[in-house]
Amino acid sequence: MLLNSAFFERTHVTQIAKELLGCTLFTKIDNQVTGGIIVETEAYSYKERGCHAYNMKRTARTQVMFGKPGTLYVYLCYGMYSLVNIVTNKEEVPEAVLIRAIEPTEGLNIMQTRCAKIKANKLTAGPGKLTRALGITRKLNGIELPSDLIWIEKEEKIPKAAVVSTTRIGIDYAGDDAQLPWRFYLRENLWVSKK
DNA sequence: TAGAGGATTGAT
DNA sequence: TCAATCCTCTAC
Repeated sequence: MLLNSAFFERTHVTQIAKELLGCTLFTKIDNQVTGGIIVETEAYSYKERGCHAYNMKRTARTQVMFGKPGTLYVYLCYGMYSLVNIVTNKEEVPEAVLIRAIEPTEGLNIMQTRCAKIKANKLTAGPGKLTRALGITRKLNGIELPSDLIWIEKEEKIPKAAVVSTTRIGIDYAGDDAQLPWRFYLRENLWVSKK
């Protein structure tokens, strides 16, 4: 089943982040299809300081987070890495799920070409790496799922026991909100990024 | 308009 | 442990 705006329009961003685990993310960039199973996500909400749109902060960058559910929010981090989020909740409610890692299943050779320097067994284990492997750039910022360029297929439900919740990574500046257990990953999966 | 800093990563 | 690297936001 193809995930559409109805899936992302629900109000609990953490629930959506958990349900995305086990789904398969595909891209078709330069007419080349690549994809993999989502194994790690993080949830972000305007209610907490880890979020770019904290306290409904609307800027040129965060504008897309106020858009329709299922919209892609791609931004540049540390001047080098594109990170990909999917906007959730209703329009005008800025919440999103960050995709942090996938387990490659489709177009492995294409991904390796895109990331010549990275070891094959760590190709997509990290938010900056998976976007490079899948060919995701800020050109995709603002497009809606599903699209011809990027889409997500829902697979069988992951058992609760296989999902681990921990604190999110790299948001020490968020104070108490950094302690929220809003990072989710599949237990014992080799492709989960390291802290 | 200048300056500081960041949802990362790979090399040292 | 640190540099790469540049966009975004804030303060002036």
